[in-house]
Amino acid sequence: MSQNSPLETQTSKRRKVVEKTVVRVRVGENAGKLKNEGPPSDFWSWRKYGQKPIKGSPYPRGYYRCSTSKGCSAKKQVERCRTDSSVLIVTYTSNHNHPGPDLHDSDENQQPNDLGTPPTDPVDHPITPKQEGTEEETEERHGHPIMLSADEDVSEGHNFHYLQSPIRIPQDIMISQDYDPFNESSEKSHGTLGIFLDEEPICCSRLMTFPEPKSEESNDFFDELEELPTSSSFTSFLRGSFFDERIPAVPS
DNA sequence: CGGATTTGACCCGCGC
DNA sequence: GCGCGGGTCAAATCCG
Repeated sequence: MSQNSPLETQTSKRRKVVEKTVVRVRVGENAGKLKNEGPPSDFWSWRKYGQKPIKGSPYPRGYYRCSTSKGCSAKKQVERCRTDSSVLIVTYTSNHNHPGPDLHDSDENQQPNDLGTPPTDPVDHPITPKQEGTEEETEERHGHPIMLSADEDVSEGHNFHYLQSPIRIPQDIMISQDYDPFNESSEKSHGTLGIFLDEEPICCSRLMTFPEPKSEESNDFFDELEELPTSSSFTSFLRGSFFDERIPAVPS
């Protein structure tokens, strides 16, 4: 593979339109000093594959890839807010094509579907992955056993967001609604973080569901969340002990 | 020994 | 067409 292989497809369009979800997590300073960024680990396993200093930001951005599944193309970028070192900005890209980190398999089987899981997901219909301009389906479309209908900005060519639900209780994560990313430089701020400006503090009225906890224990609170309508997911997360907000940022 | 993390270089896209 | 910046890959190193 040089630069022509289908494998490169995603690489070629890496800068194209890809579903992105921005999560702002406010963590105590400790999180940034004691444990670096302490990636708001949802319960997926992320492997860091790169880090780059970002222009205009005193903090570097870390690039993580989902290591839970070998064929998972889910990625996330973790950076610290330039104006608020206590705010962590996590950008999720792509989606997981596998169930959560099998807290314990043996129940279902949905392991990395790269083995033999029939791609014919039982629930492949709510929304059809219409990657119009996003043929990033090098992975041969996500063989998601269960998918979450995050948002349907189909006009952009979004698919579903197979995002995850942060299970672990954060230390100080909370919604920063009054947080203003920009206020010092009037530069082309949107150049890198335009996504922020685009979204309001708390407006995730539509999006996120949960990766169908096929487990039987961890879904204690999941269970209820999952029952809630997406519109109230926010509410549920507030009371469910959620903590981060996901904003489907549409690449303009 | 294996897996994860770190660091540097390279490549690609976008803006000027 | 050139330059800047962002993103990814690959090799080396460290930790468990």
